Amino acid sequence: MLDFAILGFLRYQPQTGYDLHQAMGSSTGFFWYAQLSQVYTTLKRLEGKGWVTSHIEPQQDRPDRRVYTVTPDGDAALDDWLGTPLTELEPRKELLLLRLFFSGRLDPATTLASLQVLRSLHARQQALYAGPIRDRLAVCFADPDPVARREAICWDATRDFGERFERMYVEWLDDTIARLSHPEEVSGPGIVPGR
Amino acid sequence: MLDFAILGFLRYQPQTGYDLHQAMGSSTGFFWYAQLSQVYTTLKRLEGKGWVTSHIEPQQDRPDRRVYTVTPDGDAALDDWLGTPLTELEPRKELLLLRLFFSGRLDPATTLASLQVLRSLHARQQALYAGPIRDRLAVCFADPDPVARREAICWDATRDFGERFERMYVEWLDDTIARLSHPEEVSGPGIVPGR
DNA sequence: AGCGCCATGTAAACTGTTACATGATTGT
DNA sequence: ACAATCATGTAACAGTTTACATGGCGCT
Repeated sequence: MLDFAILGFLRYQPQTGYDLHQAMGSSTGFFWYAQLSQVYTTLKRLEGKGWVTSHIEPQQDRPDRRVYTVTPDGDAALDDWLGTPLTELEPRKELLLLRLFFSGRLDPATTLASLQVLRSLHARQQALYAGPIRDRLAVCFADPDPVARREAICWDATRDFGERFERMYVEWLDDTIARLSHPEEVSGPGIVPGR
Repeated sequence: MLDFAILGFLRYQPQTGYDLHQAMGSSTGFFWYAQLSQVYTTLKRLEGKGWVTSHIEPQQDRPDRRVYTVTPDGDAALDDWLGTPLTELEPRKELLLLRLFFSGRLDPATTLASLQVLRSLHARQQALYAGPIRDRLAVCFADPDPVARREAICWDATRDFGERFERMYVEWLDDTIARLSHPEEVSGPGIVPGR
């Protein structure tokens, strides 16, 4: 999948592995991150497949840059991938849920402390999505070109997902912390009125 | 991480690889799934580490069962893992967001069709969490033992997360579909009143 | 003097998926 | 007759992380 992330970024403009890693770090990195080393090995693999080509740009006082460009084949491959709809839910991996699932026999104070830490992390992330990241994207909507506008909608939709996800996460943490703090109270799902 | 999922399940009772895979399929599978083949190879690795032991239970008319049991070392390793708090947000991989991010130049009808399909998938999943899965867990709250009750809270918290996540997902899809359906309207994040 | 940025990669280890291989029993 | 369930695993591959290795420039 990193293949397509890289193709997508290279379609905006030819770039080096380093550039790509930087670009990801401030955009798709929130939902698709890769180590720098993986970017380099993936670029080499993509070049082998004929989806990208590279050339060296010499520099003084800095290491030379190897700049990658998408080939027509790579372009077609990306369009093909984007055009194929997802027809199944992809499996998720949520480390915290795995821990929590097996934490019932632990001292509740241990679990609660862990959840409190996470709460602050997610709250901070939510604020990032709702504040600076949102502001940075807002300017993209100024472009009158309809394609640029649609692009802005897509970008902001991914940000919006992040914001909602983190808000949901914090609310869930608050409620879970409350449930674990008062285990003597009836807090099962079967007793909630209206069901 | 699968290591700890397996240890967790084996702590409830000694089981075979096949049993573990079944157990995961109806509980942790929603946030930590593994192929059957991976369960077998992981069990072998855990036995090498000395965290589990196995013995054969002969059966007539069925293949013999290799039943695994947690060793004291494995028990300690699981407690250790559960006791170490998470101090960073783990990176997420959200395939749909990656596609959507690069879908701005596509025909909007293609993107919309893809999102519509996903909407029905997530709505169905949400109904599962809110209905049958919730009901199945509700009985666990009947146990008067405080430890069993805390365990039930932890299990149900993971289900609750699933329910909220899917609800959030569907709401986000609805709003994103609406934004992409009317691209001529001003739908940027910078124009919403109150900000 | 030391840290961070720019810029390249390789190698080893680990994790996870897909395909292959076997075979009896039970239900439609 | 065919598919699903029970039950075991191996082998090849793909994807990802972590550690290693290099080196000049600019800032504090």
